[in-house]
Amino acid sequence: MASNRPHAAAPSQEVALIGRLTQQRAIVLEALMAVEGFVGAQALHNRLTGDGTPVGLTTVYRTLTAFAEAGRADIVRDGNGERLFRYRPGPDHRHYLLCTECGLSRPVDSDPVETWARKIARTSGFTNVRHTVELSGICPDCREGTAPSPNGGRPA
Amino acid sequence: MASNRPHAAAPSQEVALIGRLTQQRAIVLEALMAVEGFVGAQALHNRLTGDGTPVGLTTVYRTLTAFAEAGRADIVRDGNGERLFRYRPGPDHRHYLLCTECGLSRPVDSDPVETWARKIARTSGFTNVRHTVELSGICPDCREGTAPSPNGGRPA
DNA sequence: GTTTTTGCAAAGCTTTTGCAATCCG
DNA sequence: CGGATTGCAAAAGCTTTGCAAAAAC
Repeated sequence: MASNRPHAAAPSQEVALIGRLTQQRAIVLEALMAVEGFVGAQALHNRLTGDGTPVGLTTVYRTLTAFAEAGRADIVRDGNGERLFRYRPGPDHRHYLLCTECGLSRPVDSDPVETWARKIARTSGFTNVRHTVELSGICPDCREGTAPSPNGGRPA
Repeated sequence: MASNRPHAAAPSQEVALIGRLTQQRAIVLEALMAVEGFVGAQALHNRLTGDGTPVGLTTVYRTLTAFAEAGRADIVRDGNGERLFRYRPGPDHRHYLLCTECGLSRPVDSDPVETWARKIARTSGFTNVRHTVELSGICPDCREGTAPSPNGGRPA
């Protein structure tokens, strides 16, 4: 539904950022870029295996971690302790509103948070201040028909 | 060093919220309340064992989870996939600035974020919108003498 | 006395590491 | 060629579950 982004051409340059240009890394990064929003390493691995381009799970983990460390991907933790990765197009980052039912993610305007975080960083005396902001909820689609309430209906 | 809060009296009422009033649950909740900020289940278990009030790790997990489900505790994930729990005194919550070196946590003014999150919740079409905001950095103490830069010195 | 709760041991999960074979440059 | 990279298998870490003994009501 919401994931028909024309995935960019083979990201050779991006791959080069983390070491040698290998087929596997290109595959992993391409798959990452093709996904809108966040994906788990295992989900990505499954997708690749299904696509007929099997890449070792270890390699997927290593590649994604390397990209994150190179500043080309963001990481969040989902509710089960799984790490989700998202390709980061530019130097600045966005924040997303994640649907806890279907995993749909939608970017939100996060300027106020950025400003707030910068102010905290300035006035706190702390250095290297980083922030993680995660919004989650149930998207309109899931609310209506698709999923009754696998959550148990707990209020906020 | 920074955790000398006069821990509240035995929280019988709170315990009752999640089932039978048992010694172990009282111990766990009391320990949770005595901590300022977030604690991991294992850390709490260690502390209790050291205090001479050994409680099974399983029980700590179950009790904390139950409290969280009863809405009396908040949960965040730290960078290693560990779940950290914090007793929630009231219906509203605070956000903290965590030192990545020593674990010190300091509450920060989070009104702007709350306002922002509420606005997103209103305008997004999502329901049950929750937010997680985590600020981390290196506190002044750690910056000066204790730890040179175990982080590797990566900028924000 | 009955039902919940406890706690040990074992399993479950995601993620990381060791190491020989392989591929890139 | 030489060194980085791959991938399988095994390990690591945190959390959950099964089940008999113990405690609460």
